[in-house]
Amino acid sequence: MVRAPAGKAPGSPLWLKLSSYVTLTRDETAFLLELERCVARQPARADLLRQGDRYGEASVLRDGWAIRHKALPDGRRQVVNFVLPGDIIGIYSNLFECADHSVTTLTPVEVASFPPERIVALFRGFPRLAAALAWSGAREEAMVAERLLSLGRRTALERVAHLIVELLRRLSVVNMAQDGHFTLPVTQEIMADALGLSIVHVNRTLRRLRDSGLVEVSGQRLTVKDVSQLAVVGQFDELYLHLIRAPDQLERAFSDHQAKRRTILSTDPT
Amino acid sequence: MVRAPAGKAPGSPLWLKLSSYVTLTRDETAFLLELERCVARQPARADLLRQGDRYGEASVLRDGWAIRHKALPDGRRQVVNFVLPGDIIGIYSNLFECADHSVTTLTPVEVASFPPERIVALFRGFPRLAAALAWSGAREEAMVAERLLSLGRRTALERVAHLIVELLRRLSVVNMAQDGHFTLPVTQEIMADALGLSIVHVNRTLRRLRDSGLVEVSGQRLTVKDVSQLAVVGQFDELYLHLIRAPDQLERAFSDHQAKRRTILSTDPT
DNA sequence: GCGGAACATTAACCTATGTTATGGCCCCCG
DNA sequence: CGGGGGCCATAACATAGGTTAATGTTCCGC
Repeated sequence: MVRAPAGKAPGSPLWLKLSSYVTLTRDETAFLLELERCVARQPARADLLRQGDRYGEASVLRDGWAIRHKALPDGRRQVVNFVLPGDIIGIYSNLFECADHSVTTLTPVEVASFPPERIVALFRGFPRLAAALAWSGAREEAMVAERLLSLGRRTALERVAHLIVELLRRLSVVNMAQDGHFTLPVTQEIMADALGLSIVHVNRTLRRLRDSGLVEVSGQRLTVKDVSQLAVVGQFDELYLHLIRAPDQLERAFSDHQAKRRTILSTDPT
Repeated sequence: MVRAPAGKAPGSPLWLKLSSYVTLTRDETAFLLELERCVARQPARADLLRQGDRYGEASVLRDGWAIRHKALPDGRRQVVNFVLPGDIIGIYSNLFECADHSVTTLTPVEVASFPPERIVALFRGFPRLAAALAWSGAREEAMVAERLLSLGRRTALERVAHLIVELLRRLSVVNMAQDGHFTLPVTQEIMADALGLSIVHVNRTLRRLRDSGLVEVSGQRLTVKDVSQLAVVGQFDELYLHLIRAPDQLERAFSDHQAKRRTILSTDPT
């Protein structure tokens, strides 16, 4: 897929992500760089956003891991998704009154924050970026929907296997995994909250996977020994990640538009 | 909230929904009406979209109920969300290769379909509409995330109660519920698939709710006798529906933009 | 008005997963 | 170098919810 230029100028994770949907122009690139100008660091276990708070700034995760999670009044908690570099936090902050979820770091992170008005500017001035953002939002929703399928209809073993394959895939795309192994800064407690299971049962289930030789774990290092087998166990169908697509589909949509517009309008039977 | 003009011209559910985010101009209204020009009917239990199929047209549900659902190869199924009038189906069809979910009608419906290029046109020519669409997409994702919390961390009783309150709220906004009662064209099987439970257990749970006098059911008519109590049982916190917001927040965002642009740019410390 | 399909209801029984409890390991801090 | 906190591991036991199966009910086509 996309190869990460070794940390150089436009190689921010957000830039990388969006440019896998459209080829970015110089102007668009400049706009994105400007967005990420104001960089800050946060330690692990810091809340970047707290459920119920008024929304403030929006930000881009540039480095590190975080989780998006929701809690019930009595403390039960559900991890909605893992936030990886290139993901945006609170993108619609100016449209929603309060945050309905929290975002908490799992590792030390680097975030770039910007005033939400920038998003409005983006919608006005950069329709292709806007569409790319909408695209990535839709993909994110697809991931949440897939997790919903897991919690609703997969067994514990299937869920764990599915999550591991999903993370492996997502991390591979951003060069954070090499041949089946990656760093997983996730305690079993957090995994439990992501999978709707108890800690103990996550532990049991992980053990089964280890015993059957499908994965190996040492500390935060996780190695998948047999991806295809693990994918079978987890009933993993990567449709939902929408990784397979004709390159530059959005690109083409935008240029086709000129050509097709006349046709469409002339079909009008008024 | 928004009162539905009695079926007259701009009163399409989509128009209504979007105009609760921004006050729509004449041009924008015209564009939306044109979108919904090509109307068709479908019976109950018809697939409007099938998981794995190549995406084709996009469409707007104008009347009736449908469900968005995903299935595992072995037939287990999860309902992701209920599709109500004003919701768009397959909005990003030109960006994704294949559908990762199905959409099936629960009642006879009226849908308007349009070529996906129209969405591109919309992003180019109507940034405010684009933002409104993004907004409603984000709200939809928020609903899926809340359902995820249900499946992961709420008990069966809580889930059922929560779902009923959610539907009541959503239907009230579009004038499809009056003082606590509404028509629910949903079998217990579908409810089970939405809540990650078995049919039998949905039945048991519904009975508990009836026995405790919180709801009444007769045929497809569902009456909530005590909303606030039911909301307590379901740990319902309507934050996620994002109904409470300053009116025309998006509106304001768009006009503020002009004013703030200068300030933001001048902050630039280059 | 009869037969059958689709759906709701209930009971009896079973199992996947949750709970509670205990011990071990590792690492950091004093 | 000793102690405590966070995390992992396992065992024993408890239960929410799943499964199977049998019976009703409603409605629709003929």
